[in-house]
Amino acid sequence: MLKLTKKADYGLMALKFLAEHPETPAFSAKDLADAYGIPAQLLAKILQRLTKTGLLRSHAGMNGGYALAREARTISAYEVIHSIDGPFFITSCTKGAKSCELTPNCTIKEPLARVNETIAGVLKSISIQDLAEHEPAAAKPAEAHKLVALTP
Amino acid sequence: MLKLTKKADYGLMALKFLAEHPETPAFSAKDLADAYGIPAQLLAKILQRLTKTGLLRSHAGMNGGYALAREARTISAYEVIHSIDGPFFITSCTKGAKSCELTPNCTIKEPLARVNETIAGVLKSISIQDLAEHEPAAAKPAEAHKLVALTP
DNA sequence: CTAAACGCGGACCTAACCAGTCGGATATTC
DNA sequence: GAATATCCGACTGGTTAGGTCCGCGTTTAG
Ligand code: SF4
Ligand code: SF4
Repeated sequence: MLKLTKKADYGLMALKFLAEHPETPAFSAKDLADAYGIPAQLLAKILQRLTKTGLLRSHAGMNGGYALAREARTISAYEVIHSIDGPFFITSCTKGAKSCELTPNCTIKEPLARVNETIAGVLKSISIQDLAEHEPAAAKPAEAHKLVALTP
Repeated sequence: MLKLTKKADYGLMALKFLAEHPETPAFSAKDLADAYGIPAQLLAKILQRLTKTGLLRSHAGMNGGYALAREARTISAYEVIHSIDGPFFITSCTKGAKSCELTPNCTIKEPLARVNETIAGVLKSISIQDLAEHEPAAAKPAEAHKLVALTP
């Protein structure tokens, strides 16, 4: 539950790798896959999705491959996840096609939607560049309460 | 992906309901299930889990049922989710039993662990009481960047 | 005392979903 | 035109989430 799909995971890895090598014009799907041991064909499809949503630029033919379409700093983790796995919803009531049938009576829906927004905000605040640079450091979850405006 | 399980969802609903009726000594699983249209037996098992982890107190026999073991204010959404679905991990590398085999090479693991911590923090900052009171209001995702200490 | 109402907990089944694969088509370079 | 590439839909196998069943222990009303 609440797990990121591996596809999104792989996508982030690939984008990070590209961000770390800005001078190289392009990497093929196989290059990227081999760099981490990811199944090549799977990664290929992920990169295609990212291309279609405008995060990557692709070039077929020899010496072709993928490159970032925008600055690493301007690509957020949220965009990557959204591109690969579709819209981001923490609950099953997506309000679109097949939401859970107790949506009308549900009293918990709105608060959770708020939480959903919050998490999305966190994801949006993280750029590929952030992933590429800096080594680990202690997180600061102490300020977490500032984020949630449940009692405005 | 990144979806809350319905079990956790149901658990939160039930706890919220209990928080809204502090005067009533106990509600049976069936009462709670009927109140929302949740499958009774399923809810029952969820409540049992919550009891085992100390969030609820149960009482068998006629007029038995469940009641909050602690103040609604002191029960966080994180505890509920953790009780029902087990430890909270956004990635597949749980570092416990069967993590994904590219954990050693993975360069994205630590940053994501940080994100995981952040989200957990958000969840911890939300209490059952928060869910029970207050009607919807606009979230404030503008301050989201304050939370993520990727560049300390 | 006994039966109804309740919690407890494992086994089980099913549909959905995710990870990964295959096959073929198209585009680009050499 | 051969070698590399991206592109794209269809397919399969494994895992998990959601839900059910059934039998057991406990409490209390009558
Ligand atoms: S409606 Fe309520 S129960 Fe159904 S998914 Fe949304 S939050 Fe969960
Ligand atoms: S190790 Fe890297 S790839 Fe494997 S799950 Fe953790 S983050 Fe995702």
